[in-house]
Amino acid sequence: MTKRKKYREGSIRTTSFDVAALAGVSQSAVSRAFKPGASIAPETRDKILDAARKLNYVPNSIASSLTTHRSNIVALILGDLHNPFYTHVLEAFGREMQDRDRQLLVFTVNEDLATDDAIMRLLRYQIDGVILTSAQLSTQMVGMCHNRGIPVVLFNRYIPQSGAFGVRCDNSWGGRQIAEAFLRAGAKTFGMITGDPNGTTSKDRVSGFVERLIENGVPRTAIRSFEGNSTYEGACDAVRRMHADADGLPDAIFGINDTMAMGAMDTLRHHLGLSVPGDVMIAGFDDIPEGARLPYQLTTVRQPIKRMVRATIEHLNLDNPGQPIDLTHDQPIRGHMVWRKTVPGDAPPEV
Amino acid sequence: MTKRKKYREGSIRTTSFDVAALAGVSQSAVSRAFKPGASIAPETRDKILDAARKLNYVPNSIASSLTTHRSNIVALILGDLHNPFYTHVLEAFGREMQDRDRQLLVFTVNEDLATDDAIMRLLRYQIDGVILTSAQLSTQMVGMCHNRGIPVVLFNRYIPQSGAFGVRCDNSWGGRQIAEAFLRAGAKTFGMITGDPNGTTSKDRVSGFVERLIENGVPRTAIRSFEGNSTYEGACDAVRRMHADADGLPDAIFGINDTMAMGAMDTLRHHLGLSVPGDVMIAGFDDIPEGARLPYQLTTVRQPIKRMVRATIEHLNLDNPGQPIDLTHDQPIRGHMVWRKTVPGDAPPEV
DNA sequence: CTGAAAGCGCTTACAG
DNA sequence: CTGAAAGCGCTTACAG
Repeated sequence: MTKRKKYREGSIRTTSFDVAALAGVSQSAVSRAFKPGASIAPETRDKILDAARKLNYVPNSIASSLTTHRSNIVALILGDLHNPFYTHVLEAFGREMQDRDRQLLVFTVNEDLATDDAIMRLLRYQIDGVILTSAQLSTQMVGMCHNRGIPVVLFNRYIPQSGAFGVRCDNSWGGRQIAEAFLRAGAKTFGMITGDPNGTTSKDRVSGFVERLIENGVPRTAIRSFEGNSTYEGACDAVRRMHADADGLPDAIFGINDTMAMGAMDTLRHHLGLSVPGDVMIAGFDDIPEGARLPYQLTTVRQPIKRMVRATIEHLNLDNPGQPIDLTHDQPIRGHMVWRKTVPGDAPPEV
Repeated sequence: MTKRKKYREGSIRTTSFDVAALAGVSQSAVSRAFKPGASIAPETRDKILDAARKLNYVPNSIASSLTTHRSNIVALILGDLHNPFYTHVLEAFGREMQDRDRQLLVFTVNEDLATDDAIMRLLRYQIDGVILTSAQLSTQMVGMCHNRGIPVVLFNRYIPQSGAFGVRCDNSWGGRQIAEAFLRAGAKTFGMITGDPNGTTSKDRVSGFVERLIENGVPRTAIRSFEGNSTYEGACDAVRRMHADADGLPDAIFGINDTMAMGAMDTLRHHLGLSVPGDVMIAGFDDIPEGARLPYQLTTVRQPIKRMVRATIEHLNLDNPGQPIDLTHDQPIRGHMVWRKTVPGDAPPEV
């Protein structure tokens, strides 16, 4: 038998029992008053809500999580926050989750080990789902999540056979668009500054880009690839290496993300004294707002963040827990070209 | 009497009872095995840890939070993430919290109402503390947190009489340094691009800056102030307004944060065709890495993020809950000048 | 050092 | 529509 003191003197915690006492109802009634759609008379609910307000009562989600096995918390694992794209992603998830009355437990990780570590931590919290942007994931960890019924969805990457669903932009299509734009502007030699060599995102953009070039008869030797580590600084360095290279700078450089494209532009202009797009044309990928600023005016392909974020949340099945994740709809989401000033010429009449 | 089935068939949840059964000990022992410093024989602990590993058992923090009233979760309320300074702040908090085995529940807010709303949400989660960066806070909400024993500390702002401790950079000192640098470079007329007019951060930087100028005999009419809304775009617009103003552009512009200083530079150079620092000198505040990039080379004052973050966490009293927040050590933390290229001249021999 | 048991603050069949 | 009570998975005096 559980004995409860209705009022613990000096206590700082107000529970549903306190509210029940004040409203003159049972504790179960208080619980129902706060559950939308629960079976309770409107007058009873009002009475209870009044009492709750008087006592500054707020239901304890920790306690309800324990019984319902739902915490209404979603974990978001973030990699490189220095790429503004991901801060926009964080913001979008924040907004969407707030709208759905869910909270975001955020983990920032650097190396792959840290991702597994983050997963171990969040496993303790009865998280409703995990969203992984960037960072690799051991299939063992995906397994641990699945055993506990925690859906994990990858944002902007996929890991074949991992059992985790991946929502992503049509990166390969985007790569093709950039290739197309460069060709149309008359470029004959090409450089790519690539991102995480283990991630599918960079690979897909590269392969779409190269494919389209090859289709158009560009010889493989006219397409060079430099690692840029996904960062601005990495891209600066990549351009210096291109410049030092026997073949010299290409006609066109594809920065696999906007941050790198911006680093490339700055290095070209302010370090090598060249003109963009006069001497070298440049395109990026993501369409971060920073790329639209006066000095950059970057031509790029926009990732449809909002749609991607919503698709990600949908696949979390937050409202019907237990539903298996639908792995069949693995369709990349297409973005669109944003024509600005770093590739000569205009948008073609109709893509 | 509580009856427990030792194994729930088909269950996906492994509890301390399952581990106890496998290890042949009581459930209390399992609990102790996972609590550092608990009274348990080393062999018993090893046996239990082995069993736990076999079962992929992870202690349920939700359950322990319920009993201990500690969740090991800290809430971080973030305002404008478009200012890279705050993404660095988020990263720093993430790292420090991970080191301390705490998780970060992140809320991104825009208007002031949203802050109160965020507080209402986090109140349900038995948060161990809340960190507020930017955004205003109603004293009523601070009160609700305090009633529940949840410490709240403001990062880089303070609200007198709010009862919430504020860790901040010595903004007024920083403003003075910038004024000093401008004066030394021979500027006679001055413009400021300000941030949130309700926040103390912008106000303090402004007042330090103006004070020093006045001390040096600069007439008040030679100091103008324009709202920049803390954003890059707002600063671009502010510069256009300065330019359209009867008095024209000043000799020197102080962007109250680096993002605004960068917006001002870009507008001056690429919109008005002027040279920085040739025609107008510029300084910022924060020392975000972006300001150090080739095209900017921004002279600024560095905020000691790491020290500020650590001080913030310290004041949360995470390890001695219940301790009242020490409100006496309210000392702003001093940063230091970073001399680059947007103010002519070099660092003085010794500041 | 160890175990039995109460309790943390909810939710939810179950019976009325 | 309402209440009594069991249970969620831990922690922690208490007694041994």
